[in-house]
Amino acid sequence: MRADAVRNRERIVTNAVRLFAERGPDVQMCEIAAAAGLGVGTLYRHFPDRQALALEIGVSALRAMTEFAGAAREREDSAWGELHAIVRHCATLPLALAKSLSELVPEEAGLAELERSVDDLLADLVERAQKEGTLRKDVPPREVVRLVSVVVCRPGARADDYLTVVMLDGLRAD
Amino acid sequence: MRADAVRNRERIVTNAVRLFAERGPDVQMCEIAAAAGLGVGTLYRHFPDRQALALEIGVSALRAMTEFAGAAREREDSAWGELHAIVRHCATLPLALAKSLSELVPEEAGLAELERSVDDLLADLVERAQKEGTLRKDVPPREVVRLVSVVVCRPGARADDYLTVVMLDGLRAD
Amino acid sequence: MRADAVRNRERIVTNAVRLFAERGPDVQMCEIAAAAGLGVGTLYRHFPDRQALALEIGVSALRAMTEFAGAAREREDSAWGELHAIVRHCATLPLALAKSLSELVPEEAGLAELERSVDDLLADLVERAQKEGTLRKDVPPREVVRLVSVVVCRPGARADDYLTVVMLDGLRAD
Amino acid sequence: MRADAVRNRERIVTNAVRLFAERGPDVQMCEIAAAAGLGVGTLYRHFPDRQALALEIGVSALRAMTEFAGAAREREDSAWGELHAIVRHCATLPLALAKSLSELVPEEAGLAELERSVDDLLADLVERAQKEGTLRKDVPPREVVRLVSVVVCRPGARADDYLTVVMLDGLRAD
DNA sequence: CATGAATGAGCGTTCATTCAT
DNA sequence: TATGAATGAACGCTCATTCAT
Repeated sequence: MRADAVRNRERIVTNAVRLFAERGPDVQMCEIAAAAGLGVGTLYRHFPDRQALALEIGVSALRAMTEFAGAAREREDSAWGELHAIVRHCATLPLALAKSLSELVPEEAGLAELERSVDDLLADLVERAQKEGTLRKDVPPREVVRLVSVVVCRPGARADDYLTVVMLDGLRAD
Repeated sequence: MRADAVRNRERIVTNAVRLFAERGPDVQMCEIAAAAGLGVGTLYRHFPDRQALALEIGVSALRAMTEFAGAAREREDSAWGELHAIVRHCATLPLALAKSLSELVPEEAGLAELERSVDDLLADLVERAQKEGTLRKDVPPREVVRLVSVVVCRPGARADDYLTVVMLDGLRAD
Repeated sequence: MRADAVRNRERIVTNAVRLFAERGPDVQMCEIAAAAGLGVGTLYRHFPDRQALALEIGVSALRAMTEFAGAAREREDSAWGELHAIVRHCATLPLALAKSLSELVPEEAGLAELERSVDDLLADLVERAQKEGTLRKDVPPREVVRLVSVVVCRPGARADDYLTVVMLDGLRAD
Repeated sequence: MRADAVRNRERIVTNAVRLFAERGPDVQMCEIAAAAGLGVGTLYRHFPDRQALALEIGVSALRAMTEFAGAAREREDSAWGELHAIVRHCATLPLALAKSLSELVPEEAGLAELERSVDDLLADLVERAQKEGTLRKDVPPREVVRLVSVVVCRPGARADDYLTVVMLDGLRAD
């Protein structure tokens, strides 16, 4: 693949991510292309259709999540710490985006499956936090994951805002 | 107004509410009409355009909120109790919807203003709860309102689900 | 036919004539009905569809023309005088109207035929005027009729305006 | 601009002119597109909406008129000659069209203003003809302009037909 | 019989996608 | 290969016509 083709593809993805995040899933293809400083045709050369673009973005965001979670596990020395790190990181972007895009890709594409695997991973983390006694035990892990998702995926979420803090306080054991 | 016209108007509103809630703000007009068992023309006779429909629904949802809040103040004997009642009620519907529709109506329509007045009302309630010592004081009232909105407006929210409970626990003083 | 039904029919025709004349052939049915102080349903009871209404108006306007021409022949003592009278009368309304409506009715309805018979009548009149020496002879009668139609059918035509006068001067022999 | 895009734009304009002239201002957009051998989308790429198309056509027709009038002034050696030339030219097309389109564009677009400026130009020409003694003086210039417009704008007008001749004879001094 | 609410085909317009340049 | 012009299916909305009240 030629160097400039690679650069173009990256520009498309970067700008698509930004626009999808800023303005929701209805952004027009030609606007994404324009934001990347390219013609629509070039966009379509890289992604056969709108779904493919959404899929690519969703998948890479979720993969990034998985990787980040793995790294956090190495770095942090408590499940609660991992959770904090992840929440802080998510608020920077990717999970919210992936959710907002999932309405654009069909079931078969497997994005939902990937989402589920990220949820599994988080549920597992929550369970560990419950076991280590830092997270309240009266809420099923899945539900904690949903709560975290909701709070973290709201548009404009930031790691240190009151909402996140209150949520974490609500989750802490005791 | 003829009896059946009234019934039809109600059917339109009911179905529009349901569809907007279930599938977001992009539902097609003719689908709403079909869901109500009517032709598009009928829908347009009752609501001159898509905005008008969204506005009607948004406004009536917010008005219902205001009324409910007033009634709750009579009925409950603590601000915390009022908040519980409202959260429980919201989860049944209206606030979430109004927010999701606000992107469909132009600024001048005044929906945003109405939203703000509901937020004021809630912020006031939160402040009272803080004064009576039932709600933690380290979060500004406005932020509490945002949190409540986010949790309550997520699609599929229910009064008694874990998310709501955790959020309320996170808000309780101490 | 009941007395009020007759009155309604008349009101419809009167108002339709006025609206077609004032605003061209695109007026909406329900506007005509409203102008007549009636519901659309009533309009459709009297005229099965838009064409039927147009036809009725066109036909009666042309018949009125024919009658007027006949009366003028009795009354006036020169073909030139008849022509003057007719031009003056036309400018009050009917011919223009009939022409503007003819695009609304299908060929088979026979409006065109009626129009042709009125044109014949006028052509005959012109020929007589040429024979009596009051109207220039170098223009074929049919062409004179077309000229008169154009001038008289322009919206806002009046019997005594400059256009009519110039035309008549242009037609006078010598 | 690409060569074929230019060609397409021209094809659209040409066909729109023809269709508006032949069938009045109600022609459908997709018919214009089809007549040009193009899809609707292409039409809309060149002209954002129906008004824009009408405006373009109207404006360019009127500009052509102005230019032609200027050229005629150079070429002809009497105001009467200029009038003849213009009438002959108009009958080929543009003025009629512009008038019929003016109902499609909103007041602000300025088409009416342009029309007025063309009328001014003609009125001036008429006045000069009156001064040089070739055109009857008992009709105000504005009225002459109206007459010329009516006669020349009738659908199917031709420079050498009897109507035009009679009109000019009616206008000649004495 | 009068009414005006309901209907739905049809037009103007948008935008994802294709393809000539 | 990159471009952006061309395409046409699909959506919002209108209005002639029908039919329940």
